[in-house]
Amino acid sequence: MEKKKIGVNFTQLLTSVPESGRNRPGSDDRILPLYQESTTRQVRDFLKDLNKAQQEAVKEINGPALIIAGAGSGKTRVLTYRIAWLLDQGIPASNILALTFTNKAAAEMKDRIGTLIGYGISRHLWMGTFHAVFSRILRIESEHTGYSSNFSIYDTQDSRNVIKAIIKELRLDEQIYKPNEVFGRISFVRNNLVTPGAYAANPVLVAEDTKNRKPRIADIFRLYQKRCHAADAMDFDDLLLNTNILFRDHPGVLAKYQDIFRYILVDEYQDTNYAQYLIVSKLAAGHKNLGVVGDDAQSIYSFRGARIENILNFKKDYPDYRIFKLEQNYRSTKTIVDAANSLIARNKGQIRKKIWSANETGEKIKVLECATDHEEGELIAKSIISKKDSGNCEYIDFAVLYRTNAQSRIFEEVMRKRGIPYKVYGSLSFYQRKEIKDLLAYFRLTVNNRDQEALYRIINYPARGIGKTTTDKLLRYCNENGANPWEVISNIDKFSGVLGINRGASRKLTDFSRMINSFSREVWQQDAWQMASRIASSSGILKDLFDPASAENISKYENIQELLNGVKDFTIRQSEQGESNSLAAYLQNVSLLTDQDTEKPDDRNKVTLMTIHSSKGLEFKHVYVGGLEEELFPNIWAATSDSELEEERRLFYVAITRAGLSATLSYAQTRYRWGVPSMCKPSRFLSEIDSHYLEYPDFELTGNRKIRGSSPDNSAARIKKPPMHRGKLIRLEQAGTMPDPDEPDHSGIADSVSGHSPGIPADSTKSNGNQATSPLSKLKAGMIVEHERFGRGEIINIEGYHPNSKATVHFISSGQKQLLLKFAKLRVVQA
DNA sequence: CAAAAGATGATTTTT
DNA sequence: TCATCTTTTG
Repeated sequence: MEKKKIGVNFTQLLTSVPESGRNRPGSDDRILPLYQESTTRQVRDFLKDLNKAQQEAVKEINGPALIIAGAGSGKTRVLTYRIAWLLDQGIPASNILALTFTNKAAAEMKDRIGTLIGYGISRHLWMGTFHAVFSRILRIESEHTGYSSNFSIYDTQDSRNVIKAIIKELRLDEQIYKPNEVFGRISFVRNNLVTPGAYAANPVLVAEDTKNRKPRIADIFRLYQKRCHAADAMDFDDLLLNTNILFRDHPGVLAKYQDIFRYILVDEYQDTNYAQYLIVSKLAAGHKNLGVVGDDAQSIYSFRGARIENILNFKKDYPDYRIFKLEQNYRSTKTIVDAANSLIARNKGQIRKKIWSANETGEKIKVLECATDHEEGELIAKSIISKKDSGNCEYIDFAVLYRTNAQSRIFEEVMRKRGIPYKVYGSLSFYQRKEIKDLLAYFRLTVNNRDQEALYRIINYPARGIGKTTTDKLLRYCNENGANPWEVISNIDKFSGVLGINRGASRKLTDFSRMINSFSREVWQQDAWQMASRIASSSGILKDLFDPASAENISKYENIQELLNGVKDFTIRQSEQGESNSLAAYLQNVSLLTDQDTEKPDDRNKVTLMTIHSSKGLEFKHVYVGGLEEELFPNIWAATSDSELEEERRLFYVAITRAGLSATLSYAQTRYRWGVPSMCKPSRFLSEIDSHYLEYPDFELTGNRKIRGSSPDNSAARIKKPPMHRGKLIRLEQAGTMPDPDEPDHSGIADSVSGHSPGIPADSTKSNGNQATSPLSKLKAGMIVEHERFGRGEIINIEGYHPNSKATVHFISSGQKQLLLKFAKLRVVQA
């Protein structure tokens, strides 16, 4: 560490660059010789800081190696030093492949290695997530893949939209073919390397679908794949599937990468799915220097295809393997480690290991028994405050973990009330926000005109009068005739006849295509930042968010700004490193990013609220685990099989082992689930921990104990509320009491919704519209008008023909709006 | 077109 | 409860 600082200062003195030398590889390169010399010493020195098992795991670089890294055993350190060691042995960085599961893990490791060995070198490592590394390879090898090198990456939402559209087109019942479910199934089989053809030919899969009365999933799958391909787009699963296909069908390409990757490291090996497993196997067949790191006790992602067997069967795959067990836990007290051991011992089929701690014994694990979910929050908040007041820790040392995201709400409430700063993880990701996705869709369409989802998303945003009818006609035609929508839009004059769209719509489509095409023409001449800022303004997105300055829009505007700042950073960084700074390069980078990768500085020193799943790999001095109740944790869905129950148990194991000094568990006797209070039993997991390590503190609760049901406002309102029109029972009841002759099919509903409808003439709404018609034709741009809800405003523009003429009005209070005149009751205030 | 009302469905999550 | 999607309404 010291050495590094000296290096940085040295650089600064030499070049008088004001910024820190970190992340500036340019300056690193200049002092490279000095760096390398000090590096060698550093790595050797640091080996002293590793225990024996860690040292061996770092130094044994040849042949297959299985590194079992127990919780808190210094896994990242070992991985980092193993790579540093490899480099120290003279292995070129470009011959090392290191695969992780999250960008965050990759970035962290890159940073640590960069610090150790110099960014100028670490930059050449093939290090990143499976998806990032192999999408790069798929782009390089595009001539063999059937996709271009600028293929789009569909995120989950895009995929689901495609599936949904297909289900609609096939006129299938969305109640039976739930898009989410269908996508889940398609995703699952692809992670097991099943292509559409293989799917239809597989009697087991087909029989399953028939049994589930969804026989057409095979068709949906085939169409989905076809459509993605037509859009030159891959989704996350495709990245892995197509890599496998590439390696299967092109032995030469495989051989090339086998040769390049002389050393392969895989982090979190217990979380690899079959597709990932096979890629690794194929590549490692070359030099056979494969080091995998993981912990079978922390495998918690089987629900998304992870195969714990991959790590359990490593010895079968590589009989000449060596195993290294990192069993000393540096993180937690003896009590926590032992308690966790006593719990996980109940799982079968583990790799034998004995995690131990040399730390102090520490306090027992507390179990809070709470009357309600609300009280649980209160008690935890109080405990946090008292622990913090007793000194020695900050808010950042605390984490509240839970099984489901829904549990976060109460914790948030309580923290807010007590003024405890907190940060919730796992809420809507930055990149999922509408405004961000919109702008990114412009980028995507600019780079890849065939990207249908991007097109669909922005064809009428900001509103440019290309309505649903036009879009539907366009897409139906394209899907039925296998045409490329972009070709059609760009040459709309040729197609408007067959599409059956009018001249106005054609003109608008042409304008739109001209705009995007003008972006596309320059996308390889200009850098990402120039393109992005131009697109943001010419597309009208910035204007759309700027004008009515509502709180919502302001925040959206800021988000766009933040994204643009990100583009700028990217452009500068890439230029410095002499790599492509095009918008396409930016997209390739950003499509695989998530929220977790962009931590804001003001998130520091806050209590962490997150699901146990997302806490993996992290550590906190004080950990609270809420909701230890049957049906919640273990979750009711997981109770059906032993293997699922074991995974829940591993999840609990992960939760406990996040804690350094103290762990507190809690459960409530009553919990609101989906708005309904329900009785809860304490989780079986509580009794699975050796009771020797547990403590049930006696709280003075009488004063606080507020049973939710007894609070007047809540329960009263709940009881008085009429039953919802949900389910058959209610329908039948109402139909019985009040049959409606007009609508025999679902008369009860119709009646209860519009109770007094019989008294009002059927054409009442129409006549209302007609009344507004008379002054309507007199409305002109420039007039000051008044609207029922929006108040006064000025007419900016009127377009379209009666009765569908549309006005753009700038209201004083709420900004610019577009209104359909036949509905908007505008009163002329001033001509 | 855009806001309000109604209906509906609902683990865990990364890429 | 709550977010999201669809339908209704002006």
